[in-house]
Amino acid sequence: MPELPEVETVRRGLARLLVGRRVAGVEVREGKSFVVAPGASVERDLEGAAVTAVRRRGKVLLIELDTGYTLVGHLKMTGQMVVRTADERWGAGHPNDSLIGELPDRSTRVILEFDDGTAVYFNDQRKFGWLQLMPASAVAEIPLLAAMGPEPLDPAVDAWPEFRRRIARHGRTSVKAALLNQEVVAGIGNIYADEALWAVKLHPATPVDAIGARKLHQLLDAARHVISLSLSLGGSTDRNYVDAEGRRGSYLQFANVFRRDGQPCPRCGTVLTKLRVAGRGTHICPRCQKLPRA
DNA sequence: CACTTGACCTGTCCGC
DNA sequence: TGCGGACAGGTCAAGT
Repeated sequence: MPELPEVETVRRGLARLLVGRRVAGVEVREGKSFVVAPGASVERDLEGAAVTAVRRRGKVLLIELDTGYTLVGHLKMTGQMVVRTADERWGAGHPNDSLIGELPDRSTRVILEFDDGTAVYFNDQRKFGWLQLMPASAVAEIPLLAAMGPEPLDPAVDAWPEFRRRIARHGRTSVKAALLNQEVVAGIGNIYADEALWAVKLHPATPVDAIGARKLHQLLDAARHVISLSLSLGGSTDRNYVDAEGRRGSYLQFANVFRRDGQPCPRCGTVLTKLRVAGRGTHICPRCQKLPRA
């Protein structure tokens, strides 16, 4: 569930709350959720280190430290990175409009404690997510990052030329599978793939090589649009997602097709349906999004 | 090599 | 009410 808008929202919260603080201690409650890369040491490279920046690449979080090491994180489907200040932990309590209650809870896998009493709880119901401590110089070599496609919202670089080149390598596959492939473009997952395909009236099973360059450009633009709209709404909360302060995102209230099967298409009124494409639950308007016959 | 499917986990929901 | 099974979705390994 956490896709680019959700991970970026978490990143902003972590950056605001953690930069400048020093790690005082680490509690690993679930070993498989916390990886120490060969050559890295929790005692030497993490404990006592100050956070210098929190960055993001696609759906990957990068917590950079002044020791030259980075704590890399992936939330996968059910991961959360929730910050509680010393006051919230021991004083006035935390905001009670949150999806989550007292922390730690049974989904808490790792706790990072900071010098001022602030704590970060890495929660992950399904244990698919991970944190990994590694030298900053090794981060770009993580296979997922090394192969990752362009950032759709990077103001410094237009993703279109790279996107066009990369998606063309997947000519026979469905356009939905291509959009979900992080090597084609970074950060898109099931929600925003369905939303973008609906916006440009493409059936998710359409083979990439049946789509012209003009339409592909519209598709990328639609993806950028839904992603930035969602970002402005704090992302999408289906069941698990919350930001670094425990707040939900509200994009799904404005979603056009995702999880709206059985409801009318906002464009034409036809009942939206759900099918499986690329092994994923996929939401479409059967009238707006027709499969071109081969 | 291109592409699809299954595994990884746990919680929830549905039908019997 | 209890219980089995389908389903959820990001990425990687294994299969076609």
